[in-house]
Order: sequence, then structure tokens, then C-alpha cells
Amino acid sequence: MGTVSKALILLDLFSRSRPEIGLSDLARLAGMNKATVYRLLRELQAAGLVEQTEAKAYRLGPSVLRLAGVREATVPMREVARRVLRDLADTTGETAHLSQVQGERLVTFDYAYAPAHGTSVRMEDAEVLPFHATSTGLAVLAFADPALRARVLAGPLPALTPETPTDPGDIRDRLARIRATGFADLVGGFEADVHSLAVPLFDAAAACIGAVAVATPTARMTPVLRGLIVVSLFNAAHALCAGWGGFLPEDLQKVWADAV
Amino acid sequence: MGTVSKALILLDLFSRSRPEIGLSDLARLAGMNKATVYRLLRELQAAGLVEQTEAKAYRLGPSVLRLAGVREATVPMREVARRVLRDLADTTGETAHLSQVQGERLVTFDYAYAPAHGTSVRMEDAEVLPFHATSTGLAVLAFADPALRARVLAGPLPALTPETPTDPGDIRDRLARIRATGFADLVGGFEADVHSLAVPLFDAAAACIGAVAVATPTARMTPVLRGLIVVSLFNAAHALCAGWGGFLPEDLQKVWADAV
DNA sequence: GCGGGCGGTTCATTATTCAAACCATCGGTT
DNA sequence: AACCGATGGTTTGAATAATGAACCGCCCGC
Repeated sequence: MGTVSKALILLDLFSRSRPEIGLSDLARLAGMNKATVYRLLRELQAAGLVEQTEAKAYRLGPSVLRLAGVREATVPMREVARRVLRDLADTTGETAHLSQVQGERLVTFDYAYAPAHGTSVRMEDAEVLPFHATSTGLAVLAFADPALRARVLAGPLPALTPETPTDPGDIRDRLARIRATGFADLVGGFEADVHSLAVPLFDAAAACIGAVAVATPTARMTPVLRGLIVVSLFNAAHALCAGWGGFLPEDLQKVWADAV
Repeated sequence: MGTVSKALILLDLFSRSRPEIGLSDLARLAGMNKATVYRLLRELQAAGLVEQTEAKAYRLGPSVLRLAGVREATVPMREVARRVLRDLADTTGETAHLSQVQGERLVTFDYAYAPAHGTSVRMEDAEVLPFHATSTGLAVLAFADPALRARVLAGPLPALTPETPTDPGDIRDRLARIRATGFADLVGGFEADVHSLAVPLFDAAAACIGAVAVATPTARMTPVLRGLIVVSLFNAAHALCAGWGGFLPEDLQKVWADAV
């Protein structure tokens, strides 16, 4: 593995639920030598991507904000995503989130909580999602490049709960059903007691780049709520693809229209 | 120089005014070998920090947004900065911007334009500012760690315009005056016909970490406007330091209070 | 169809990075 | 106060990864 990749792995260890990390912890988490981590951090620090607190712990630095500003000016995405997710959370009364494919991973890009409920599905600790154990992941797999699908199904499919789909054959069946209905539906595959629904998102070349989803506590799910969520997801996907110039495949649009 | 630093230099080449860059251009701009740049880009791409357009050009990738989200959740800064700069631009009717010290550089963090005028000072091409040729830089130098001051004054001080201060002795005099008045004032040092005023900003440890400034076309500057801008800058600095837990040195607060 | 630009690739040389051990320092425990 | 087990930070020869000149095929304008 290249040196640069190692440095970037370090950056990925920071998250909302773990925003500051010490040198030794960082080395342990990354599975790297402490000296290596230290040297990498010094370079990241010089570039402002990382900074040190008074307690010597490391955290992401101010440079990431500048880069994000440039990215947003280049491809405005966050803004429309925020608006749509906010709307989705408000109309469904549940947690909405949007995740993107990044290489072989599925990374949560943004999310919004409903103000209404005391309990809701939290996203702070779910910044990287498994393909096989989430409705988001299944929605993406169903419409993604077959090569990605094959790689994921060939890889390890750990059971995160007793409900997690782990059999490649079973998963392929589910993907066929998702293609037929236009949305993914999974109960308790990632966390017990979470029911989530997802629809895929596409870029300008009609390639599947992620999915938007709504997650609810299973106890609260009803047929009526489920219907509301599915329709809201269709609308959200339309708005998102329109907002950043993505292209919704014709046949999928038809499936959605028929479902409503 | 380390490999990681080279990769990060590549990231820094992207800006609002140059958001997409081809491989050869990138190699030329960075002064590196094309093969090297290509390899670095592939690693950056794998991490999602960079992506390729259909035309094979490179641009910043979606990962920077996730990192920025984490950073903002850790140290909320952008939000308060945006609000204060917006306010500053509105009340003065001129361009406001905030820049931060990052290592030996001065990097523009955010800016806001006044809606009023047809002409205004643009910031798109001024993402990295020289210390000696801007009011922002002088404000920072005046209150920064003496070591940084010494390094900057010992380094090259290129004249960007005929008005750029280039003599270390002259600059030291200016810095003394800035400490006495509490703000920096420079006419045409960075670009001809731009008059800019700046005040320093401090972190929780009372270290100078940047400056907030207002830039106007020289033709429009009047004593009245200048007074308005200076007072607005004092207020903005107060709001900013309060907003992110920074500490304004007592003596500087006194200087500002006396000046009003 | 030719020249010059592009993105991307190769490979021997060489410089950088690695891992394990080592310091100094801190806070709590015995 | 001596000790312990952490921490952040630094050094070392051995091994690995980065490097850059030359090279491809490709496309575009002439």
C-alpha cells in the first residue's frame, strides 16, 4: 500500500463520534507503527489537514474546510442534499440519510433527524455502512455495476445481527426484488430493531453512486408509514438527481410511477 | 519532502478559480514528474479526495465534504464565520474576508461580498495571501509569535505592486503602528487600487491565528467609510473570538475601546 | 497523414519509509 | 518516594516504495 493511502486512512479514522485521537490510539486503530503514524501526522499537520489540541491529541484541521468550499463551488451537492434530507425527515417523522459509494465502501454523506420523536435512529456511529447489511447497500448493489456486485458478494459477509442477510444466493434474490419494486426494504440487518427503506441515486452518466434512505425503529413501522416513506423517497431521489444533474433510468422512473 | 506532502500540494492546487485540472497541467503546476503525479492522484482518488470528470480532468472529490462535516462538528467555525462576514459585508458595503495562519502561509478561509456595488474586490484568486503585502498579513505579523515574524521578514519579500512594503525595517515600523492602533491599514500593497483594513484574531490560548479584513477599491474609500469599517471590524473580531472560544488580549481590547 | 499534445505505463536506480527498540514524562498506586 | 504502565516523541539498519526519463497509444488540428 502506498504511503499516501496510509495517511488518508488516518484521516478516515476521525468521525463525529471520535473527533480527537491520540498518537498511540491512532496507531492502534490504523494497525500501523507509531513512528509511521507520527511522521504521517506531521506531514498532514504541515498541510493543515490535521492539528493538535493542547492535550496533544490530533483532530482534523482547518484546511479540510477550504477544500470542502472549493468542492462545493465545483459540484454543489451538500446544499441540495441537506434540503432534501431535512424535508424527508420532516414529512416522514423519521431519520433520513444519504450515502455514497466511494471505491469499495459506502460512506454516509449527510443525514437529518426528525424533530418529533423522543427515540430515533442515530447516524453518528454509522459513517461507513456495509453493503449487504443495510437497505442503502442493497439498493446500491441492485443497480450498481455488476463487477462491484460480484466483488461484494464474493467478499466476507459478516452477520451483524441474527437478521443480517449473509447468503449470496439470498442476497441475489433480494436484489432482483429491489429492481422489480424500485426500492430496498430491510428489517434489522444492520442493527436490531431498525427498519430501513432506501432508493438508489444516479449521476449524470446514469451510474449508481449511492442511495437515500429512511430508518425507523421497527416498533413504530406500520403499513401506512411504510407507504408514506416509500413515496417520499421517490420524491427525494427525483429532487436529488435533478439538483446535481443526475440521470434517473427511464425504467426505474416507470417502476416508481406504477408503484404510486 | 515527504510523499504525503507532495500529494497534499496537489490538493492545494485546486481552487474556486481553477476547480478542474488535467494530469499534465497538474504536473507542471506542482513542478513534479507526470508519473509521480499520476500515482499520487490514484491514491487520492482511492480515498475519494479527488475524482475524475468524463473529460479525464481531476477535481476535488466527495470525501472532503465528509471530513469538513466532522471538522465542523468538532470545532464549529465556518458557521459563525459566515454569519459575521455576511454582516460585515452588509454593514460596510464592501468585501469582507477571513484568513488563517496555516504553518508559514496565510490562507483565506471564507469571504462575503456586499450586494450593493457593481464593483468590489474579488477574492476568488486570493486564497493564499502574502504576509508582507496585505493588511491581513501585517495584522497577523504584528500580533503573532515573534519567531514567525522573524522568519517572514528574513524571507523574500517580493514587490507585487509599486506600493508593496518590501523593506524589513519599514515593515517593522508598520507593525509597531498596528500594535498601537489595534488594526492594520494598507493601500495597494497586494493589488493596485485596493485599500484594505484588518484586525487580528486569537484562539483560546490567545495566540494569533488569523485576521478578519475588509477590502475596498481605493477610489471609494473616505474617512467616514474608513471609520465605519474599523469599528465594524472590532465588532466582528469580538463576535468571532466569542463564537469559537477565542481569547482577545486585554490590552488590545483596551486599544479598541479607546479608538471608538 | 502528420505533429504535438494528451492521459497513462514501464523499469532500473535510489531515496524514503518501516518496525522495533529506546527516551522522557506524566498520573496513579503501592 | 519508588514503581508501574501508560503516553508522545525519537532513533536505527534493513527493506520497501518512490522516482523520473523514456515510451505508448490516442485524439485533435492542420
